[in-house]
Amino acid sequence: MKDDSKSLFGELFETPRRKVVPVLVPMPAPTAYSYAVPDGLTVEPGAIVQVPLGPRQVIGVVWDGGEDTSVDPKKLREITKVFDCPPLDKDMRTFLDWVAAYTLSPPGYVARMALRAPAAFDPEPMIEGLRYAGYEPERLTPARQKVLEMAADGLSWTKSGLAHASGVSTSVIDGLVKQGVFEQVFLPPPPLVAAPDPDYAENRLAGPQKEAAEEILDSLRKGGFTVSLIDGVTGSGKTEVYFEAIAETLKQGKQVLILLPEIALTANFLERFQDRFGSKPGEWHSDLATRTREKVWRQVATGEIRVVAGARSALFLPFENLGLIIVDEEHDPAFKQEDRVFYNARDMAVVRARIANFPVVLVSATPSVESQVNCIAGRYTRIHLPTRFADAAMPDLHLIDMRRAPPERGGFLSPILLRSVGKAVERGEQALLFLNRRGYAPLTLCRVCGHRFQCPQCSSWLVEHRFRGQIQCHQCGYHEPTPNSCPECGTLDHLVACGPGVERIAEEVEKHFPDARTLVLSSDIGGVKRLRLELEAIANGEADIVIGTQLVAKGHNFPLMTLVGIIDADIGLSNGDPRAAERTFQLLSQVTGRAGRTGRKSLGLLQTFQPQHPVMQAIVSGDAAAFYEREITERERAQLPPYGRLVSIIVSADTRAEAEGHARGLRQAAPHESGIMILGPAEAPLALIRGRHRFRLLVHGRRNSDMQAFVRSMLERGPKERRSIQVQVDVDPQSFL
DNA sequence: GACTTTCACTAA
DNA sequence: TAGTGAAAGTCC
Repeated sequence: MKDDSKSLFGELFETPRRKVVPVLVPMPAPTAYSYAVPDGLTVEPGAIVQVPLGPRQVIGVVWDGGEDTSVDPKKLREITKVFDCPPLDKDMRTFLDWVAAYTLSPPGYVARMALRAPAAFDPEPMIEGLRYAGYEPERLTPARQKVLEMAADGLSWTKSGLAHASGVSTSVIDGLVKQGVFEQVFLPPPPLVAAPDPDYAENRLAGPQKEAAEEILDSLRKGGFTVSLIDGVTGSGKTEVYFEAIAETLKQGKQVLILLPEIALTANFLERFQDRFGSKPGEWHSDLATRTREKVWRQVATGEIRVVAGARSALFLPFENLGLIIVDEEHDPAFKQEDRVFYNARDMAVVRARIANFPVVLVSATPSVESQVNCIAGRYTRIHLPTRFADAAMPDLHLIDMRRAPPERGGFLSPILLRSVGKAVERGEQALLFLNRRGYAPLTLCRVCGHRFQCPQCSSWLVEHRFRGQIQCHQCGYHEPTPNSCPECGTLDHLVACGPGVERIAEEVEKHFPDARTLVLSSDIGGVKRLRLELEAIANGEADIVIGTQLVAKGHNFPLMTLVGIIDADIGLSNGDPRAAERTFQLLSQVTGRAGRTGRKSLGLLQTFQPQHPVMQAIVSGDAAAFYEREITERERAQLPPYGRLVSIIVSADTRAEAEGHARGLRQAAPHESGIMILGPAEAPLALIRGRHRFRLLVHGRRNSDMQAFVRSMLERGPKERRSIQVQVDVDPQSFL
């Protein structure tokens, strides 16, 4: 509107009103920052831009909302660049805002998780190509003849591709280009993966698998948001069932995301996918090469990649048209990020689906208690697969009461277990011994003065690793060469290893079975490549006795394995974690499920000091339902909030006294809350240990709002206190359903 | 006194 | 988060 009374002076000197937009920048500010839009540029919400921030240029996203008038116009700086890249759509922006609010994280951090591909925002450069221009060369040599025949169809070729296909060297082609026989064209970069074909392989589902698939397909065809939990023992055909859901979604022209806990170990999964769909899905995980990561990001955004299999961070990819998320192994703690933005990808997947209105499928042989509760409450639909596919029998499970059948002095293997291992080896079958403890011994002490080796950084025990000749801290990664004298009293050669680790079990096994081929599988020995080779070797029968930690629990098939021995089934039952029983139940179920896929008779033996413990009873009886029911009531009795409404906040502190101070503050700020636990160094997430916070406070609350109020009030205090607080909002399905 | 490490603060 | 400057700690 024109103001006629405005003076000439005013017209000349009043700064013209610039357009101002909010931009989320990658730093912990509570709101978006305002930036001026340079003349001639247009930006819309979701656009990815480069902006000046202090002394540097950063990448940000134009956000929703009007101009923030509280910012001094003199402070405004201009957007430097708008990237030629699909903007984040409205659903994605709503999702990122939701995650930021729910996890009490700065929105800029959350947005940054969606922009983890530095150079992906400019289009991929075109590839130089050649096309037959229709002219004859001056001299037609045999080599030139071959090239012309190959290119006669008028399609575009890359120089090296054409040379290779015609069996000539590239210089022949250079000659032809010089004469103008070929013209230069620019080709779009090739897709990373071929499009999956939903009809590539016919599904051969039958019985309960077929019914389960039909149920999910029904909800897919109806459209809209639903959460299904596919729950069935190892080998019951869960993957085949959700592959049908993927096929249906692809037929609808939408993209699919498959979240997996640890993508690095899933070559096996990618192959199965390829067998069903004719091509591999796009992969997304932290150790992708930068270049590949950028390509995947961009091709997901443009819709070229139809299916992504990825780790938790894949949830923040900017899909063009996402229509289904599968969360495989939904109970797995690897879905939880405990660093910067604390989130559980399984729950945030449900939120993303809710916002964009499409289905989610959670999958697990041993579902989390939260998901069980959500099924009982009717929020999730349970799809149960009761039997093993193709008649593979479950192993026969027994407990070994270690008080009645103790190992010989200095050993850890019960005579009962040793006998069974011997028999399996004699029959030419494989045995798996599982102990969830890396290294040789979890504790080293001096026999003379009683000194215990402790980590100087975080005060947990240092674990001896004999293969490497080191003692290591499993919390923060500190390590030093194994000493041979006590640092306290100086006595030489009187250090003694206490308790077993897999390396020590291997020693014991080799003593009893010197002729058997023994192999130790542990995450600290060799990289992913070596592990893959070893798993293959085991599958080919190149080992008789395998001794392994956690990682043997993850979906690898050992077809020759007919005996599984659990060395210390009680590990983890008493570590202060409110989920200890649940975790142990899940881990032991997964490990014992490794045996018995051959159709042969197989056996599982669990060494325990607590044979009456509900976890042990549930494992041997196979009655998972009873275990969950009991676990839910147990937690309620322990004054933990009803599950499915767990909220936890971590306040970390350097000393126990400091932690107790925070606990007092919390009780005042949120009197409705129930359980507050102070956990020692071993229970704190790695990220906190790295920041040298040695204790953490785990709060289980009933009301998200109270917890949020408390955390906000703490964050408003000084920087020192702010740094001692990390917030982890765990599970609260009521907020997103 | 030169150099390194730690800490608090700021960015539109 | 990443860059900065001031303050505190370390070394010869």
